[in-house]
Parts: sequence; structure tokens; C-alpha cells
Amino acid sequence: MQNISEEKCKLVEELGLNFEEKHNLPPLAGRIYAVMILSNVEGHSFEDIIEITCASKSSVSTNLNLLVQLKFIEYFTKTGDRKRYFRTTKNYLRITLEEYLESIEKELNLVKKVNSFNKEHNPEKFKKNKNLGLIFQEYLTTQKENLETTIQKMIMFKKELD
Amino acid sequence: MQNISEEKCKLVEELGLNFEEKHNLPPLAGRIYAVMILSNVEGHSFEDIIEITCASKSSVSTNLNLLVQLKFIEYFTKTGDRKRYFRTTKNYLRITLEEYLESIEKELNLVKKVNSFNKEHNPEKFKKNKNLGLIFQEYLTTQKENLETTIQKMIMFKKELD
DNA sequence: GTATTGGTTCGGAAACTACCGAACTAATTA
DNA sequence: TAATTAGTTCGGTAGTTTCCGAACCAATAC
Repeated sequence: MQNISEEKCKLVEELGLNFEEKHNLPPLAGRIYAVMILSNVEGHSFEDIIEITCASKSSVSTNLNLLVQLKFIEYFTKTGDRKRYFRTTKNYLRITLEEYLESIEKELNLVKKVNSFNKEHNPEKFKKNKNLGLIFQEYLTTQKENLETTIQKMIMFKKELD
Repeated sequence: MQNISEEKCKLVEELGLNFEEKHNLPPLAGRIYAVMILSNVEGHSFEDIIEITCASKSSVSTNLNLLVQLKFIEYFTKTGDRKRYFRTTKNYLRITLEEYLESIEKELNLVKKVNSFNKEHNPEKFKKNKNLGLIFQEYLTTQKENLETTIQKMIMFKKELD
């Protein structure tokens, strides 16, 4: 990490790790994304990212393209300038929330499947764990609803977002 | 997967993958855990698991011990029988929820840090994204509270659980 | 004692991931 | 046309993960 304050550098590492885990990104992609989240600049060039992250051209190329493909970032150009400039997409929070929603739905589905499988095949086990299973199912349902309303709220800010 | 129905086998794969992802377990550990969740039997022996999963002694040993260490499963013995028998711990749902809570707290913390960093260092960017940042923070807070009450509910069933 | 049972430990193989450097392409400039 | 710029593609390497088999250990059975 070059040319950035120590405070920022630490936050980049921390945020980067978080993105890496939560979105299953390679470490470098997580760091690049963190740099952009924490930056003043409207648009980092390819070169900027190489300098800041101290990574090779090829790695930066691969990871920038990955982030673009996953819609975490986007690029724009300036007339009379061959470079591409990258910035976070304005709706990355919505993407994150939608990812959460998807994963919650998947899990809720699984829990229901397990509950009904055990109900049918292991009735005495099901009875014993019924309350727990239902509490978990209830929790997931609440969370799903919560996510849906949050996403609705975000869409209300659409003009700002898109 | 031997000696289990096709339906169960499919569910084991699906559940196993889910545990693998959500709890960062090796594939075999995820499958073993899934087998136990979906089973009638009160206590699988070491041998049982080897047969069902078609994995080697050493792998089964390693992964059973991992699951025990992480408190996903526990073992008991029968008098006059040298074998160990494994079963899911009765509070694995609580463990899962507590893991969620921890990860939400971490993320909420990070979001706050990012918000205050941007407020200080990139004020115009912060202004532009303020509403989104706050909506996200609000969402995380609600979710955290939701989790806390759910865990409380679970603790109310303590007698059944522990 | 010796054999068997139940399980652990260790070394290594196979597969996967993340990154790098070198060679390359395609567009622009001189 | 030659050189430069901006970025991509490819082959390979280092590190990590997951699993296996073989050797091993400790307790019981013969």
C-alpha cells in the first residue's frame, strides 16, 4: 500500500478481508474494492491501482475485470484520454443486500426441507427438536422480510442510486 | 454414500455444502454433520460414518475431532463397549445464531468505521451516499436486535437444549 | 505373551487458488 | 513506419486444502 495514510491502509486491510470473506473474492479484489470505497477520488486509473496495491499489471487487470463482471465496480472514460477509470457502482449496497436475501432464502428453504424430512423419517427426533427448528425458521422468515423492506427503501432512493 | 436412500443422499450433499460454506468446514465435515442432522439413530459409531461417507479412517477421524472441537457434535460411550458414539450437540442452532450475531456485529462495526472515515476524509462523497450508508447501518442494527431476541428465545428452552 | 479392535498421527499426493512475469495485442503518437 | 501506451492473455510457481494409506498406539480379548 503506497501513498495512503496508515489509518487508511489499516482500514483497507480490514475491509478487504471482509469483502473477501463475504463475497468470496480473491484477496487482491477485496483490497482494490476497499481502496475505492475509502477514496475521495472519482475514478482510479489502472496505474493508480497498481501503485496503491503494489500488485502486478496482470493481477490488477484480472481482478479489476472480475469486480466489473460482478458489478461491484464500473468504469468510465474521459474524452481524449485512452485510460479507463474505475469507481464503485452506486448500487453496491443493494447488490450486497440482494446477495444476503438470496442466501437467506436458500437457507430458509433448506431448514424447511430438513424439518419436513425429519418429520417424516425421524418423527421422535423431530418432536424433540420441534421448538428449536421452528424458532430458527421464524428467525429466518423475519430476517427475510426485514431484508425485503430494506431493499424497498433503497429502491426509493433510486434516483440517487442509478 | 452407502446404505441411505437417494432422497437422503441428495439432502446430505445439499446440507453439507451449506455447512461447508457457512461455517467454513472441510467438505467431509459438512457431510458428516449433515448425515447426523438427518438421522434417526441416536449416535453413529466411527465405523458407521466410514461406511456411510465412504471416506478413509484417517479422514473420518480428523473431521470428527474437528466437529467435536467446534462443538457441532459430541460423543458418548456405552458401558462394556469401547466404541465412541457421535451425535449433534443439542444446541447447534444456538451456536449457529451466535456465529451470525458475531459476524453481524463485526460488519456493523466496519460500516460505522467506513462511514466515519468517509465523513472525515471524503466529505462530499459521504454526503452523496449518506442515506444509503444509514439505511445499511439501520438494517444491520435491526438484524442484530432480531438475532439477540431469537437467542434469548432459545435460551428459554434451555432445559430441552442442554 | 500375541492378536484384534478402535482410533490417531504422519508424510505425501492431487487439486485448487492467487499471483507473477513475459509475451502479446490494439490503439495512438511521433 | 517505428515507438509508446494501455491493457490482456498465458504458462508457471508457490501456497493451501483435502484427502488418503501406512505406520503406529493403547486397550481389550484370547
